[in-house]
Amino acid sequence: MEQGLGSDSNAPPGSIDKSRVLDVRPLRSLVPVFPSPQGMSSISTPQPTPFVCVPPSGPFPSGVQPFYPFLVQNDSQRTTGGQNQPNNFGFGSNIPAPVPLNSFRTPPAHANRGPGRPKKASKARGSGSIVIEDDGYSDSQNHSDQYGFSMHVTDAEVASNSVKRRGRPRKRRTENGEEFDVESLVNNFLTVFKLKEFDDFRRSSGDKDTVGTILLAFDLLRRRLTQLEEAKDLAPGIARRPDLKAATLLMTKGVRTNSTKRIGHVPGVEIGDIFFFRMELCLVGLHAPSMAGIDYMSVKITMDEEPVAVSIVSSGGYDDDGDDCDVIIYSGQGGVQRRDGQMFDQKLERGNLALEKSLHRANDVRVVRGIKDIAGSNGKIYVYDGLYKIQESWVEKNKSGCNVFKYKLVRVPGQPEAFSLWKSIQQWKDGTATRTGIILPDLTSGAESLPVALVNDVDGEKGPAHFTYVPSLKYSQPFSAPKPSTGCHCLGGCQPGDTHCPCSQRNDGFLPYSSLGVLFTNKSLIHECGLTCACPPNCRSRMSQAGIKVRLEVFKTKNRGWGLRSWDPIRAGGFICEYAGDIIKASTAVLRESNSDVFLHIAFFAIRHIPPMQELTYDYGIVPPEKADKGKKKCLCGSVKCRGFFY
DNA sequence: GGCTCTTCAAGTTC
DNA sequence: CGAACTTGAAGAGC
Repeated sequence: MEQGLGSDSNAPPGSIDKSRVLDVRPLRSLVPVFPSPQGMSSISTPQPTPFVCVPPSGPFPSGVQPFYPFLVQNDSQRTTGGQNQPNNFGFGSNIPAPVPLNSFRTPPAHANRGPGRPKKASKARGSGSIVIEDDGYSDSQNHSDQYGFSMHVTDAEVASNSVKRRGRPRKRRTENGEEFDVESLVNNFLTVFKLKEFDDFRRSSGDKDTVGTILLAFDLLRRRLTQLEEAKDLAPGIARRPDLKAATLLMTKGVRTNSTKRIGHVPGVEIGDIFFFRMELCLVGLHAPSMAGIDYMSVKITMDEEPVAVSIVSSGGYDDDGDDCDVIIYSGQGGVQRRDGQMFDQKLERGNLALEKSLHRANDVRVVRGIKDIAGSNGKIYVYDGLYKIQESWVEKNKSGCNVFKYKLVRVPGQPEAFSLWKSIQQWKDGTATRTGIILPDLTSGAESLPVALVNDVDGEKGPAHFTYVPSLKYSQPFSAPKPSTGCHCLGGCQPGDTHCPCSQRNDGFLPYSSLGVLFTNKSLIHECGLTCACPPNCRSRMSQAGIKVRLEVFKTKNRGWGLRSWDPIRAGGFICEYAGDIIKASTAVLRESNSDVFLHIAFFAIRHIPPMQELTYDYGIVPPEKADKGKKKCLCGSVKCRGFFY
């Protein structure tokens, strides 16, 4: 947010004049996607709209200027990780040596060959080999066993990751006998996101921009498929699992990144980043298997190869994790019959063997925590919690009396908070811990359904002055509408696939939001139900009218005044808040006198997943030429896509 | 050894 | 609740 918002550091806490608490000035020079008066009538429908929201970026209809309400500021520097510890196998001096699990080893197919890949023991697959320098993982100084050699990592991915699926493009027949062209849909996405000529280098190794673009493309495609699936008449059976479908379509086109496996961090993914689907982990290379919880790769050790674990997904949730956020007790994989659920002993092979090898090699293992959270589609969110080392392993008997492998993973010190932050926030919310630095528990004074705290844990400032909280938009001038608006008659709420609903028709025949309230598309203009509609207040098409859904806090930043962030995770397309305050004539020239019920609102939706406590930022948009040299201010948002200035 | 093809294992999502 | 679904490793074959 903007720097230089006034301060009122003299007022003691508790005696604050709330009318002077914040000097959050309206977005004076905001250049949002306000339709121009003549453009308004030509955008999508000749009919005026009962309620209009402005969501994230285009494609923009003619007469509409682009405006990215939110870009996530991401200024936390990734720790380089791999604090290469001297080789005591990763154990502290007080920690007992691990129980050897070798007795559980599955007998190799060929007795002379190493484990893992019996027939290809000394072969480096793929088009090239990467040799990892002696980076401290090697324990050859201390041990002369089979683990004591430098590691040659085979690049097993490069050659195989651009395989194209054969066959005709998939089309789904609609009830009208027309075929829905999924291929064209995907190609459109690739064009829009400039992913058509996705090169091998970015596929093999990513960066923040690539990761962000792929996740954005995935989620929009997934949401679009969900929307199509809901309106089955248009594309029946197009995707029962839109997450899998969207990811498969992208991967078939070779659109993925970090497909070369690596130990340690993945370029472009930062500690604390959140994901809502397993396939997202796959697409960005954080954790390749679509189902399995352990990802591993083959490393070459002189003439032999052996598997080492590179990442795990711990899907436990809060309750299973104990009090220590930095320790995970992880169960091995296998031991369950797929068909009937019958249990048997786990075997020391595949992921289990890789974890055991990683214990001895003391290599970093990425950890993704599955966290129970209502914001996730199935109540689960994945958080990248950084690097861990495996410290111990042992065998337990489960209830059926079968052997289960257990691995103790301990977080590498010095990394930014991730999972532990979630736990803290949970405690703030349930009252078992207090948020430090709170100046006002709720600066809205109850105007919102959820409190918005005012927090300063940076310095002594007690809050910006000259601020009155307004929950909705004020108009200096009414909004122009060429014709009277027509509401819907959906008494039970607007339903997907209802071709008669006028509100759906205004959104190209679809409801604008999913059943979870996630915006389906990044269109520049959304039509919501309004005053003249018969649908109830909880209608899906009234998303932005229901108030904020996440716990927000206004907080003091270190270098740019006061900012806004959320205690809750926000998924891409999720509604954050409505722009509230005065719309000033000079800044917009868009709103005009009207006698209809059309209201234009500005609503902020997340462009990408936003982890808790990450500052919310937005893009002020493109500078009007006449303003290019006037009122220019340096932007401090810190985003990789920052324009540098706003006006 | 190198390549392709098939089989199998793993768990999430709605 | 259980059907539907995926990728990538492992194995077989040439």
